[in-house]
Amino acid sequence: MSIAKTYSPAEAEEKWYQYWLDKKFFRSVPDEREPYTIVIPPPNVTGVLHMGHMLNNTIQDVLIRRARMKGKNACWVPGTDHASIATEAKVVAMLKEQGISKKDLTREQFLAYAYDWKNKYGGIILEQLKKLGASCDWDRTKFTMDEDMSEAVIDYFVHLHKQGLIYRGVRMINWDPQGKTAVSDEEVQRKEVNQKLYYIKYQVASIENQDENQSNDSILDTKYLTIATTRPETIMADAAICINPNDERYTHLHGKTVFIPLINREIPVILDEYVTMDFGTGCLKVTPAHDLNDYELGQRHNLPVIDILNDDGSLNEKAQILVGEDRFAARKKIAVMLEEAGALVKTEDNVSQIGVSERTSAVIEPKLSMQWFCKMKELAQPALEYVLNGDVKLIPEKFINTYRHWMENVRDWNISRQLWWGQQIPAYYLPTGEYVVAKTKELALAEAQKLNALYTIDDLTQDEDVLDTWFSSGLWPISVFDGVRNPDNPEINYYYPTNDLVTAPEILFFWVARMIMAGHELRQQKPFNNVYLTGIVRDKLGRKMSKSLGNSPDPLDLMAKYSADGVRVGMLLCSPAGNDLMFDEKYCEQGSAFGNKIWNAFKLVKGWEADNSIQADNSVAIEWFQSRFNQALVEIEENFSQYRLSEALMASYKLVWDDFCSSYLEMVKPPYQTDVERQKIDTASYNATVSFFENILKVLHPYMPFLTEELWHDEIFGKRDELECCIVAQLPSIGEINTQLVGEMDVVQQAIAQVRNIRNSKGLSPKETLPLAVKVNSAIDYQQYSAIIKHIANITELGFVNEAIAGAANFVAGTDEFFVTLNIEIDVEAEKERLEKEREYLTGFLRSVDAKLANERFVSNAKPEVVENERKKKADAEAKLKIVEENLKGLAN
RNA sequence: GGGAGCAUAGCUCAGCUGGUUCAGAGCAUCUGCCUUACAAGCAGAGGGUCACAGGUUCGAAUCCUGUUGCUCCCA
Repeated sequence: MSIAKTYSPAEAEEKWYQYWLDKKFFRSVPDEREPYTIVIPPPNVTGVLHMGHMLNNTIQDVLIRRARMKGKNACWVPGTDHASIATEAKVVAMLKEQGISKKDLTREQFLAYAYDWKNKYGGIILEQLKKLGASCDWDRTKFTMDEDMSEAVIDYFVHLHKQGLIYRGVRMINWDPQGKTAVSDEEVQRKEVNQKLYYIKYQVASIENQDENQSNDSILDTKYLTIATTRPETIMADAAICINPNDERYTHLHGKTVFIPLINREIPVILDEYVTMDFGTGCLKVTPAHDLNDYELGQRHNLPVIDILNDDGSLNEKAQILVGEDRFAARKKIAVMLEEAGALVKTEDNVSQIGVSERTSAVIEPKLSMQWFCKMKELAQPALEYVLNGDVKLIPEKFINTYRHWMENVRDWNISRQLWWGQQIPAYYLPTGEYVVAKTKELALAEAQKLNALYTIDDLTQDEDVLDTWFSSGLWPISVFDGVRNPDNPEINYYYPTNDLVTAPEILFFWVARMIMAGHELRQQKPFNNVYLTGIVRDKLGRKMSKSLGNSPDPLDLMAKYSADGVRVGMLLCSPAGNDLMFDEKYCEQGSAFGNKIWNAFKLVKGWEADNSIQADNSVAIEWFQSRFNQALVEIEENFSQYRLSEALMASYKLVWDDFCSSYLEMVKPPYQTDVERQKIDTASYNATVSFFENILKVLHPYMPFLTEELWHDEIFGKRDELECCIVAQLPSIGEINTQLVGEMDVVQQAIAQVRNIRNSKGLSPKETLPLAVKVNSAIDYQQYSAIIKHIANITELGFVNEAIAGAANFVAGTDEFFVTLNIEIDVEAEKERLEKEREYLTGFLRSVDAKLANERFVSNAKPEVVENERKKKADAEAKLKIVEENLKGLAN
C-alpha cells in the first residue's frame, strides 16, 4: 500500500467519523471503569454553529478524547435547549409569512406548528458538530422539551413549590414588548444610549395670579414647576411629582397639586429624600407603573398605579391621548404636542442607560405584573459555598469573585414566560381564584378537593404561562441521566457529578449557578467538579464576532478550507485559558500546515524498509528522542492538569515538528540510495521510529482526531483489528528521562546550528562538506555524537584538538570550542569585531556576577543553591572569556 | 458610581513561591536555499527600558503604592 502525495482531509473525515459511529466508540454505558463525564452546554435548538461553539466544543472534544485514551469511561452527552423566546419568535414569524396569526391559534395548534418547525430545522447544529469531530454519545442526545426532560422540569417546580421556594406575586418585572413576555433580570442587558432629556412644565394648581411678565423658562417660576424626563410619553401615567423636602427652591410647592400637561389630570406634589436635588430640575415625575424606583416611591406614598401601555408597547386608552401609538412614536409626537401647548421648556442631550432584551433586542419596559418567582437567597447560599470552598472549581479562578458578588446580591428569579413554547406551569386555578400546584391535572384536582370536595376537573384552569428555559437547562446535568424523576437510577449514580463543564463566562449566572443550585437542591451534590470558562472569540481587531458585524467566518467554510483538524488546532493555538481570543484564520492555516507536516513525515518513514544487513548505530538518537518524548509527556500532562490546552498543544507541536521531524528523523534518516524502491534502514532504527510515530499519533489524537486515525491504520504499524483504533488507544505512559543525554544533545545541536550558520554567512552550500574539530573543555564525550554531527551538519570528519586551530572559523557551544577549517580567507577584522563584542558581553556579565558574590548580604541571605548557581555562572563565564581572549590573541598575530 | 482583570517582540501569548537557561514561545519579518518526506517546506538571523513613576529588597517583568490606558461584570 502506498501513500498519497497529499492528505485528503474531507475524505478521511467522512470515513472515520462514520467508522467511529459504526463501531460505537462514542457510546458510553456504565461499567466498572472510572467515568469521565461532560454534558454539553445545550445550544439553542434554532442555532447554527458559530465560532464560539467551535472553540467550546473543540475543547470538550479534546478533553473527552484524552479521557477515553486514558482508560476512563468517557461520556459526552449532547443535546439542545428549546430556547422558548427565540424559537417561539421564529415560529410566529414563519406563521405570519403563511398568513397565520398566533392569536387565531389554540395553544395545541401552535405547538403542533412549533414541533413541525423544530423537527424540520431544529438541531442542525448537532449535525455541524459532527463535522468538527465531536465524539458525543449521540444515543444520549437530549432536548430540554423531550417528554422525560419536561417531566423532570415539572417535578422540580412542584418540589420547589412544596419547599416554599416558588411563589406567585405582583412585582415590577422586565417586559419584552416584542417577545411579549417577561424576562429575568439576567436577560436584560444594560446599554448606554444618547437620548433627549425633555424639560416639561406642569402648572401648579393652587397658585394663581402670577406676574405674567415672569420668565417662562425659569424653573423657579412659582406658577409652574418643571420636570426633566427622558420619557415624556409616560406623563399620562404620572401619579405625583416628587421633590426633596430639603430642596429650598421648592418649599412653596409643599402640599400643592399640579396639572399634567395635555390631559390636565391633577396630581399631588409629594416629598421624599429619594429625589436627587442636582439631577434635572430636582422635580421628579413619579410614574409607578413604568419605573421600578417610582413604583417603590409610589408604594411609600400610596400612589395609584396607572398603566398606560399595552403588552406590545403601544399606548392604551388610559393614556387618553395617542392611544394605539407605539411608545417611541408616541414620544416623538408628544414632544411636538407639548411644544405646541407651550409646556416644553427645552430639550437637552442626555446619556442614559436603558435595558434591552437579550433575546429580541427590544427596549425593556418595566411592568407591574403577576408572575411566578423563585426565591433565590435560599438556593444561592449553598450554591455559593460549593465554589467558595473549592468543591466546584472555576477556571480561571478570577471568576470566583464575580460569582460570589452575583450570588450575594441575587434577587428573586422571575420564571414565568408569557409564551407557549416551553413547559406549562403546573399551577391550576380554581373558580375562587385560589390555586393548587401539582404534577398533573388529576393530582391537582385531588389537591383541590381537599379544599372543597365538590370541585370537578372542569373547575381547574391551568396557568397559561411557561417556564423560563433556564429553569429547565438548570437541571441539565441531572435530567440527562433521568436523575430528577428517578434519583437513584444506575446512570445518575454512575455519571453524576460530572467532571468538567466547558462554557462561556457570560452564562455563569444564567446557567452555571442554577445548575449548582439544582444539584444541591435535588441531590445535595455538585453537578460538576470543574467549570472551564472559555473566552469570547473576537476578530483580530478585538471585536466580538457577531452576525450583525459580519466579522465571523463560517465554521463550515473554515473546515472545508483547512480541514477539521486544522481548525481545531487553529482554535486552540489562540485560546489562552479564560482569556478572550483574537481569532485569525492564520491560526487555522498553521493548523493545517501542521497536519501537512505530519503527513509528510509519515511519507518519509513509509518509504523506508527495515533491513538486517544494514549497519547503523542510531542508539544515541533513539534514546535521546525517547527522553525528549517523555519530557514532553510530563509537560503536556502538567498543562492539562491546569487546563492550559493551548500550551499542551504547543508542547506537542514542538515535540513533533522540532524534535521528531527536524532533529530525530534527520539523525536516523538513511543516506539516499538509488536503485531501490524503498530506502533501506537498519531494523533497530526502523522499529524505534515506527513505534515513536505510533506514540506521536496517540499524543496528537485529541487535537487532530482525523489525521491521526487515518495514519494509525497504515500497514507500517502492522495489522489492526477492526476495533483497534487510535481513538481508543491508550496514551503512552511516561518513561525514563536521560537528562544528561538531553542536556548534551542540546550542546551538540548548538554546535550543529553554528556550523550551519558559518555556511550561511560565508555563502557556502549546505552540500559542501566541511571538516570540524573540537577542543573539549567539558565532560561531553563527543565520540558518541560524532555520527550525528557528521550526518546533520554535513561534516567530513570530527577531529579532536588540544589547541586552537589558527585561521579557522570558530565558535563555542556550551564550554567547548569548535573549529571549521575553511578554504577561503576569513575576514579577520569582522572576526575580531565579533569576538570583541563577545568579550565585552562576557566581561559585563562576569562583573555583575562578581558583584553579587562579593556582596556579603547576598551570600548570607540567598538560598545556598542560588549562590551555588552564581558560582557556576561565574566559572562558565570565565571559561568562555578565556577562550574568546585566546582567539583574539590568535587573530592579533 | 462599585468590583474584577489586563498592560512583556510587529501580532497572539508564556513567564508558578522574587535569584541558573530571566527576558521566552508560536506566528509574522529579513537572509540564503526548489538539499530525493515536506516551498503548506528547509537552514539561519534580527527584534523588547517587561505601560509610567515611586517604594520594599543584597537582588524586581515578578511584591507594595500611585498614575495612565484598555477590557469585563454589577448598579
